[in-house]
Amino acid sequence: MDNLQLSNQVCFPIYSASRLITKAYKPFLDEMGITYPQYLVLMVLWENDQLTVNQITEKLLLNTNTISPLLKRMEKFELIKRTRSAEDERSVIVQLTSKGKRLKDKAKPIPEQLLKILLNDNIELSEVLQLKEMLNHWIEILTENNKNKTA
Amino acid sequence: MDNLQLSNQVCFPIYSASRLITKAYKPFLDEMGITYPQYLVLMVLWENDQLTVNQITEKLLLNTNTISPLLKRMEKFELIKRTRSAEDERSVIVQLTSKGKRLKDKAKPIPEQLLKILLNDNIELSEVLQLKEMLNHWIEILTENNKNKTA
DNA sequence: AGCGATTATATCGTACGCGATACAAATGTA
DNA sequence: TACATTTGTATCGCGTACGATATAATCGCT
Repeated sequence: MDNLQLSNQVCFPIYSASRLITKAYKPFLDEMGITYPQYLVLMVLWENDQLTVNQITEKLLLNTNTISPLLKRMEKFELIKRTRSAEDERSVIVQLTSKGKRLKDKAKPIPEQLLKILLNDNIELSEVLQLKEMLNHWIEILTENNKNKTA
Repeated sequence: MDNLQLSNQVCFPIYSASRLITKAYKPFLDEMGITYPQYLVLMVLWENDQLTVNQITEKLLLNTNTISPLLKRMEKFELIKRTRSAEDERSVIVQLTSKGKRLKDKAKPIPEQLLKILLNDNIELSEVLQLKEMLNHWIEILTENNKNKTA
């Protein structure tokens, strides 16, 4: 078997699926005026009243050089506000504005609608959950692999 | 269950895994002086002597507005050459240069090394293959879903 | 043959991702 | 208490992604 044949790659399907999923989200997120990465930030803030920039990067597995400008855009759209922490002047605390909080209601039906796209076409819910478990295992390994490199 | 909790999302693991995999490739691709998307283009050209821009977009599920500038960069690095088709002046034929062809040898060990990162940490090969099948199914559905939107 | 519709590619603008770097605040240590 | 080190964010530069738009070549139909 030719390892360098595209059809034999596992990574390419992940790469493609990721882009296609973001695209599937788009019509829903467009209505809210946000992008997929911004949606992720909102999700972690709907779960947590306030987070530092660092805490957000840890939850989303992104770096500050991605998150910082992203948060600035979100602040401009008045979805969040950023404040320097009083205890540690280095930290920036991120909180939702009322506009950001209100978006949660609008976002509620999204996960179900995305699932419907997949489930309607004979994909079993169990399969979806299995996929999630497998990928989470991969992420763990790849995150570890990444740490080893920088250490 | 709260559908808007990050941990309950399936799409987030795909998004994260995709980025982490690209990062895992980086040290290998850096040695060749290319990026992951450029590596994908090389792969389809190692399989096919010549392809039009359109044929590449179909194989990689990317649009011309991504591929066009990408190919231009690859041409500047002398990995490929682009020629207008004689039969159809609209089409651009993409072919590997000798430098592009030579890179195939250097790339040969990459898939195995990537797999090793995953398999070393008690992921079964069967699991990898299963994941691939599942994602290909998803990609089919999501591609279809996308077509319906533009139609 | 003439001409509107389609097709193949390219360009523009915006938003990520990320390696490298910068910088101020906090921490550790002699 | 000085001062090197670490930590938390931000900035820069480059390379994707992608919606919208542009343009030339070809096709289809009369």
